[in-house]
Amino acid sequence: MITLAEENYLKAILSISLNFDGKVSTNAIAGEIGTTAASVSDMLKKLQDKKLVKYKKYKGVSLTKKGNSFATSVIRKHRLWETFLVNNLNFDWGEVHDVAEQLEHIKSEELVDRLDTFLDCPKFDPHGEPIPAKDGKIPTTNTIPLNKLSEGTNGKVMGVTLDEKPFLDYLTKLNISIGTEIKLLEKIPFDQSISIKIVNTKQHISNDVAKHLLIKTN
Amino acid sequence: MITLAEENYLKAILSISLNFDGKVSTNAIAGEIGTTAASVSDMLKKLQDKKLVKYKKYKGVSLTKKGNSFATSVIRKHRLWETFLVNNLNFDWGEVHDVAEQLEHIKSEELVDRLDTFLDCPKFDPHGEPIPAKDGKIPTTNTIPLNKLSEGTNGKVMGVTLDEKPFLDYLTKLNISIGTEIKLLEKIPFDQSISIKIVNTKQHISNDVAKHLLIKTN
DNA sequence: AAAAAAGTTTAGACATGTCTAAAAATTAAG
DNA sequence: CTTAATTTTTAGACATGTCTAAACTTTTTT
Repeated sequence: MITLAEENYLKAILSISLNFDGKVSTNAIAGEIGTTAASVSDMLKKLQDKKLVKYKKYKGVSLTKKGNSFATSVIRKHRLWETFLVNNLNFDWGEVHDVAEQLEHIKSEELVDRLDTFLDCPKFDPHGEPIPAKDGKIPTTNTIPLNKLSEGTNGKVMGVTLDEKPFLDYLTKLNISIGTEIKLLEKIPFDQSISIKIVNTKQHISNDVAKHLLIKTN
Repeated sequence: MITLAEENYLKAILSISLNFDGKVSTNAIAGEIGTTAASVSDMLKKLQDKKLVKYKKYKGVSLTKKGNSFATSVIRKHRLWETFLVNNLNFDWGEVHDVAEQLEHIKSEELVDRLDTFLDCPKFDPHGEPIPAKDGKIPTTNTIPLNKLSEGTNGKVMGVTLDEKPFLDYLTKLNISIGTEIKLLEKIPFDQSISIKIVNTKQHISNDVAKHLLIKTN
């Protein structure tokens, strides 16, 4: 049986793997989960014993096939629940993360299958993040982070890669949501901040914001 | 903060209180939860410290106002989730208990409120059990267990008081569900078993089954 | 390549919740 | 009303998951 804490570690390892490649470091996991490196070390040994990760002391960790499958399943559940919360219970996209963090650990394959059907098998969650299918396949998009676009490019916001309320509230204030048309006007070399046009209004945003916006160019 | 284990103890104490009156015994709780009397003793001390129960060694336990309020809230959540699972995810009424046991511990008042609204503020769950309102008030019914009816009485099944798959599956096999019209034909003094008429078919059921069927007489 | 800094692991402790076995209190029986 | 049976509590142990402090690797700097 896999515990709640173990699921959270696997999910954290997968999240980090998706952004950086190579082995995942103890500190990175500690940062993601909000715990100490010592606790992570302890847990990695346990996950190793359960063949959920491949781990060499001081050398970082990676998921086994089995570990990857569990982690993917947790992310699938998280995103399906977020979809339910926003689509059916009228939660705002910034309010669903904490509740989904709890719901993702409910154990029932039947429940997930039926929820998926109920929601019409969505491919993306309310933040535009891909929802892994039952078989673990993750829908792909040909999107690029806004900060990688070149000046003058037009595109549409397809997703955000940060699920935190302050960030999402700020986007809402900027009138940015999934589907918003954006034109990149100017990139400032000094701080990598950028000017954009949204529905005929000029806005200026930092690189930290831009890098979390996934754009599909027209 | 109240933990998952504590919630389960409070719920168990409330369940037992509803069926028998007076103080609740350690053994009864152990039986309900499926643990040992020793574990119950330990936990009662902790619940006492948190002012969730009133407890005198060897003398049984009862819920404080605060404890009762938590326990009622857990039951509210359990029954709302069961309603969702049956009404919206097309689960059978015998399949929802275990999943609802997990869902009832999700912490978010907002979630419960919105789920309640989504379901149209149901007063009874798929088993006919009353769903406590947000303020803790429990809808009442003037129903009696089938085994307490007298011969010749007609009535309608309004609820069942046992949420276990083998029992519910058996009812389904007998063609009994919420709303079924039943006539009590004969009570056998020897074993308290009874003969009933359901949609013009005669059936014979044990007292153990009859006592868990709540009937509203015509 | 040695010293310093950064990252990681171990050791020991603690909190939660569980268990078994033994002791104590209560209730029932003769 | 004293013994026996039942119920309940305590004592001590264990598993999980966390933490701090100290020790140990690895990487970076000089």
